[in-house]
Amino acid sequence: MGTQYQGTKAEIQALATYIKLVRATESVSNRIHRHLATTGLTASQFGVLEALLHLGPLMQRQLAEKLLKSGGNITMVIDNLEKRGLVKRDRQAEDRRCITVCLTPEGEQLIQNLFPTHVAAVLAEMSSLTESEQEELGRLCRQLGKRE
Amino acid sequence: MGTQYQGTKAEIQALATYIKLVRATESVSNRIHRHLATTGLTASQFGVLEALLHLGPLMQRQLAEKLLKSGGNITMVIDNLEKRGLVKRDRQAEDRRCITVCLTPEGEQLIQNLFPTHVAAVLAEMSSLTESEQEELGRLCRQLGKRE
DNA sequence: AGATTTTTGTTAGATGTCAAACTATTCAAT
DNA sequence: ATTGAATAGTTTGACATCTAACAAAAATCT
Repeated sequence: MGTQYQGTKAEIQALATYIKLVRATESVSNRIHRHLATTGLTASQFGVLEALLHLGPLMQRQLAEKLLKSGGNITMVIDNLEKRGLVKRDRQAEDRRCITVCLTPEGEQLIQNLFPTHVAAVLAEMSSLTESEQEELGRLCRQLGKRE
Repeated sequence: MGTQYQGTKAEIQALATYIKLVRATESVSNRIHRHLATTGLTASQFGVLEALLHLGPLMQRQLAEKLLKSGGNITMVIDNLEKRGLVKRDRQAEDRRCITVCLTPEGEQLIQNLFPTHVAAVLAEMSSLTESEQEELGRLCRQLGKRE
């Protein structure tokens, strides 16, 4: 059994490109995050810590936007980071709806130590491409992501 | 607060390209799968049905490989598809460890109806790029995914 | 044949993820 | 000022996802 899809040339091209894009991104991301396993951090938790390190304290809403995740999801990720003592929640006095999330000293220590390894992993992965190929890839991705 | 990362040019380039790749892939995938919401199917369930449609009945292990997911995960996705009566499990007589998953008539009907919409969505997304840009993107992705 | 290893699938426990319903608080408009 | 709309977080329920531990069956080895 198994039906082969009969489509136009443009459809077949689009499908093939899309599959390659998704596969490559998954493979690369998985390899880049592999080193996190030893730290007990998940990719999402790492993402939050990294954002806080480079952008400073943020509200949960802002974190959700940066990381393209839902608000409910961020609540849980922050919960788990807070349990481990890596971040702290601070309800704001000016607007009591808002909660600012910031790194604890332990959290900052951890992400500071981890980040260079992350950069090295990203560099290693992207080294499959030359500098100008990376630029071209970036350009194509920007083009793709545009609309909405 | 907020520390800016001081890295070499190559590191900064690699990080920027990686971010763009991940963001673009997420955006495009989310938009492509948006139409599934009306059907109550998840992206994973759609992936299984599509694989079964185009490749015919498969063992769970093969599905896990095709979709790059863990065996435990496939068990649950198939469970949920089976509850809805879209697929059927068949224990094999020759090798009683193996279970072959195949589409039920309802499942085949559904995926047959859905697939053209999916193709149209993929085509629409990829139309941000010209044909030769898509080829180039595919080439760069293949290059990236290589190692392991 | 009998013991060991490998393969296939399931289960358990933890985290992630979303959408939708809900609470609390602030803002806006009449 | 009271009401109504918008915003920030939380909770809930369902599904996804992984790893690790498990069970059953088959393959391999001695």
